[in-house]
Amino acid sequence: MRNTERFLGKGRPKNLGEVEQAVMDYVWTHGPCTSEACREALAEERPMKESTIRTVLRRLEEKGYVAHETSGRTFIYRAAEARQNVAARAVKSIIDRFCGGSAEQLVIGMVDNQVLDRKMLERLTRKIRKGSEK
Amino acid sequence: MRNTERFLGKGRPKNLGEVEQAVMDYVWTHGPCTSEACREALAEERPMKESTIRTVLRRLEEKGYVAHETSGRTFIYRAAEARQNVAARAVKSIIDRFCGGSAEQLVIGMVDNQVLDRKMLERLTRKIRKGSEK
DNA sequence: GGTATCTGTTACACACTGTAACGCTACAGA
DNA sequence: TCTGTAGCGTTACAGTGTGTAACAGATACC
Repeated sequence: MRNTERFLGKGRPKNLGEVEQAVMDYVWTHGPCTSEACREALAEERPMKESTIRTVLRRLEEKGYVAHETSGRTFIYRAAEARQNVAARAVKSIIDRFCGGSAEQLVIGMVDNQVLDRKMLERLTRKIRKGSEK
Repeated sequence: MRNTERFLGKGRPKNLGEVEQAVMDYVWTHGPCTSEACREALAEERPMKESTIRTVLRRLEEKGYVAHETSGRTFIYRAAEARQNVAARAVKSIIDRFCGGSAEQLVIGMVDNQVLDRKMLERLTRKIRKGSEK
């Protein structure tokens, strides 16, 4: 059994563990980097051996979150997709799983739960209506 | 290590497996029920032995998704929280993890990704502005 | 050639999830 | 009263995911 596609429709956005999340945060925030750079950046919060961070990055690549190219012998990792898109798809999965596909219900729930407030929603609507700004 | 709080701030909304999700869908949709009723309802899609569904429900209770009371010797399970609230909190977790806490960025991403469209957003805004309807 | 870097491969422990068997107890019917 | 049955309590086990890391092989540099 064990449906590996349980997280998102196309089997793509498998979810992230704690360390994986931290690594992605770094990559998203700082752009392309080596595993060493990443390791050093996270060292304070979470010391890892060199092979550990590499394993994490490799798995992230398998999951489609990052990609790499080589510079000399060194792997340069970069995010395969913008943070916002990943987030949006994660939300879509929630919508599908919890709200029968109705984003509307969800947004209402978010307002009910103070995740979004009315003012923000209005501001957003105005902003978005105004054009297709990124 | 193994931080069990990795999914949501307060350790509450641990995420659901496939079967767990299906069970919650049933409970949310049909209201209070026995494990047997639940099992029968899911039997077509997913045949389970009697002890299996009970284990699933017990774990859901441990996770805080359902609660039970007894009627005679029989457990009656009910959702501990509305579907929409769980969804909203799950989204909040995504916002925290991916968007540095900015729901606004997320909603923009959702529009970019066609998870939400402009019309719906406007409709929602109007609706929500109009009063505090549930 | 020896040494320092990098990557490739492999391993292992623990948690989570799906699945279920066994065993005990209380209630209903013979 | 005896007994079958319906329910719950407990325990187990396998597969996968995630964190962590060692070891080995390759490459570049002095």
